[in-house]
Amino acid sequence: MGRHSCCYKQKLRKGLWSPEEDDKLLNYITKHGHGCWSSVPKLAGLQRCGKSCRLRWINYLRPDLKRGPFSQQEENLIIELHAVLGNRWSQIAAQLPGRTDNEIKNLWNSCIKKKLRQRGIDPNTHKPLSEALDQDDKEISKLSPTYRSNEKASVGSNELNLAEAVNSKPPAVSKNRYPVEVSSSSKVLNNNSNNGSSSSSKNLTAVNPPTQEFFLDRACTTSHEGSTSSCRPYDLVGYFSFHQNQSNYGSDMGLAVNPNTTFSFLNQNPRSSEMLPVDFSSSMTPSLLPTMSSSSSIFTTPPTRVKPSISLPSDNSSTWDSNTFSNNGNRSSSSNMELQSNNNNNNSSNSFFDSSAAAFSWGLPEPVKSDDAEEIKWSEYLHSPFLMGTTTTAIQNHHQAFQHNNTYTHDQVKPETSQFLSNSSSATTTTSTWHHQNQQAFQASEMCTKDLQRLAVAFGQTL
DNA sequence: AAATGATCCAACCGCGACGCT
DNA sequence: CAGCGTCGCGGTTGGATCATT
Repeated sequence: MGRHSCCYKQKLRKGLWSPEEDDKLLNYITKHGHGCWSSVPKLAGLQRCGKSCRLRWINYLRPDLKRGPFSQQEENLIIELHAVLGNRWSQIAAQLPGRTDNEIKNLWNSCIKKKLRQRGIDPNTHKPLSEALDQDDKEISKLSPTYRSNEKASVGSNELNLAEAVNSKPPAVSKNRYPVEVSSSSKVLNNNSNNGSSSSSKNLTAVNPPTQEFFLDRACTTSHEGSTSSCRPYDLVGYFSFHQNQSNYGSDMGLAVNPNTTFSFLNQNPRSSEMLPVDFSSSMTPSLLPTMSSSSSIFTTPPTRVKPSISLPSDNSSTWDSNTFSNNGNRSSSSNMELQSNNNNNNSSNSFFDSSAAAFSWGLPEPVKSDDAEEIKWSEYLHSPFLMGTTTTAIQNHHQAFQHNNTYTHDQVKPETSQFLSNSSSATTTTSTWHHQNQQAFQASEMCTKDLQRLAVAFGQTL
């Protein structure tokens, strides 16, 4: 772990945070909010750079963070979301209240990736490894002979070949922590996973996207295999049905489709310009409906290394648990949020319509591609009368699913949080503030979720 | 019990986007 | 419009911890 350049200049501390530092930061932000991060360390009396303070707060000190192992459904959700969003961890995290992007990223890299590979699924493309390998071979065959050989070599050397590793010597993790059944398909040589992993998530096309052909192919395959699903190419419902029955993950992954569940893929960044629906262009699959109802799964063993348990005063603890986000069954559906077109990122906003219309034949109203069109707010689509009228059950199901499955108990609240809750004199005030903020944030997410659902309904899709 | 290897995860780094002047 | 500061994101790293030999 290096030191920030600014830390070098100012001889600031680096590395792990001491409890005293945590206290200082926590107390300061509790009382004053973070404001400008660069000024926080000075005002809080910390020998850290603002960036470090921000990270510490976001990833560890925030009272709304949920600790403890990821639930099965959370893992499934991450997988589904990753299939859609790629390595956009912050957006994935936005769908998992109380989880940080860093946490999810670590989980993905250390755990889920392996599980998928052991299931014969390329974690980058979410395709079967054999399929990905074929495609990879085709790509390589286009290269010059020299590069081709290098490329081949890198495929074998750079990436852990989990399949072989499993066969030759079961990794400790698989054996003792995550007992998974290794299918024969996992013997396939690992694909060059650089396809996706090396790509910057900032590049929307970087994630190896399931292409239009991919879905068509799968839809047809489903039909060939006699699936009873009504699987029309480019049909979301059909794809989901297929996905449930035939997809890479399969039912044994515990990935079932809950048709009542939708998710918004909004960057929750408070900057309004980033409040965008993630585009449905090439980097996205229509697999927008992650399961929330897993009945069986290969992921049977929770992660290890649970944080030290601390008992909390019973009354306070629930303030920060998942109920903070979920137990508002009567939440108003009115939304002041607008899904704004982003002038700075026209591709994102417009391609939602363009590519979705192209890829899924939703029969969307043709977006007007003029400067004026960019002024059209999403709300004008979303709040138009013909878009209204969908139920809120999807959202409620979503939150209920979280609520029912977030079985984190008080002793799984991270120590800092519990300390915060029990010791801080301003805890009450801050608690209510946080509660309010979190509710707002989650409501915003929920509202957008609803908006997306309305979109789908308006475009003739039953999700 | 010690050594070694594997794994996890908190924290850092670099970069791009954004807002302000 | 350029320059600067700030923020946020994703990739990477290194130390702590765990498992195995």
